Amino acid sequence: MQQTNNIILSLIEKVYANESSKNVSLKKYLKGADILKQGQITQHVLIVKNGLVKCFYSEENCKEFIFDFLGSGEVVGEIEAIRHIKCLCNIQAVTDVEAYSFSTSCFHSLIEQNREFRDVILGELAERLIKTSQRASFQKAYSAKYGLLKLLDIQKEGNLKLSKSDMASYLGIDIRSLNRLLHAEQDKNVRLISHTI
Amino acid sequence: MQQTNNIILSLIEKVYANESSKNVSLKKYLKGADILKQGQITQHVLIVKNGLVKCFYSEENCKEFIFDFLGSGEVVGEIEAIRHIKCLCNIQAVTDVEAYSFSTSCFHSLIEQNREFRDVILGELAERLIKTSQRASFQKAYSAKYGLLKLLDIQKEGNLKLSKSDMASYLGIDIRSLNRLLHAEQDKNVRLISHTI
DNA sequence: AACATAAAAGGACAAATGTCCTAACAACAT
DNA sequence: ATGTTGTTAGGACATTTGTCCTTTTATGTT
Repeated sequence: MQQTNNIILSLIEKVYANESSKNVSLKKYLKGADILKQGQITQHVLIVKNGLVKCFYSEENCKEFIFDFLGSGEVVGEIEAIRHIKCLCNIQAVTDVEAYSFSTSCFHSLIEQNREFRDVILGELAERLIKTSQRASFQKAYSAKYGLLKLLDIQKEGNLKLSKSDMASYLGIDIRSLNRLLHAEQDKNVRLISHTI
Repeated sequence: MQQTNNIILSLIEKVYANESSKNVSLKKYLKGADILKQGQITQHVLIVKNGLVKCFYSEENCKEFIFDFLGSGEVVGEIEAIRHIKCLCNIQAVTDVEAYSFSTSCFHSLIEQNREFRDVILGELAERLIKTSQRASFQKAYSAKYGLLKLLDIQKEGNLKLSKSDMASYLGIDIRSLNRLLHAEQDKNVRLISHTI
């Protein structure tokens, strides 16, 4: 889930300071705000300064699938910029969020002229591809129970609290199933505890 | 599934011709051959000249998940080169395959020096991320039936025949489930036909 | 031809997951 | 305080998917 990418953040902050916010601006979003909407044309690339955003598809059958949570130092809208396409998915602020914003043309010239920036973006794309494909594989190879355990770990570790609805969308299951699994886990813990007494 | 990326292919063929195979070599693999094995250290990046390869994870519970089929003009091992990591997954030849092979250091200097190559790789990564995340979402939002219909279309379109086992691994379901779904589809067609008589 | 081996098909049952509903509860505006 | 809305919880049932097994059908080999 959200890993802090300090390199890209300090890079963009350097640009922000140098160019005295001509090309780069700092935007703020309140918790729950829509940052990008699926299908919308966008002209900007964002780099999260702080806070957490969720990236999710809205499928035609009205189900949502969260395929990533992005945090400090992570990039949003770069795929759309690279491929010159409309927004693939929705981006929504899970907490209050600050993000550096710059135009796609600015993004392209950074890629062109700033070797470090380019390498970071390449690495970022590769990393995300790894995460995404590994998760897809895991979710298909194991029952939702194991996905839930992983998710609970991530939440504990990152000290982040997700709504039940978000958890279900991340796991790709129904809320009802999530509740059942949580219940089963709880039961198991109770049994463990009473066993140790 | 496999889309032909002519740009990168002609690019690498130019390099192959120019450098008289000093840095780039053309390798051949027979159908079924292991091209890369998960966890193995690799020093090469490959670009498929012709044929089809499958990329799949072997999970610890012995299940396999095919997350992509790559064809002519598509790149293999670039993520490992970018992130300097061991092979993420297995790559296996589905048909007989010819592929251009070059060292990771050669890959990096191409990225560095050849703008066109770099842009193509960036585009390739972005495109694959789109495919992967969209498929993950689709597979969770819809029952396997719809995934199967999509897969059948892809197969017809690409005129490619997959084994049942590969189809199941691609859909992330058991062979037994695949057979059931195929059966149901067949029944539906029979009903449709007898209805039109 | 005879055999070995792998791939495909499907029965029977168990487990996991989804759908539809209703109820309880908290948060919040009027 | 009251109504409204959104979130959480869970019962009951249907559907989907997995697991285990056996049988059949191809495929290749000696």
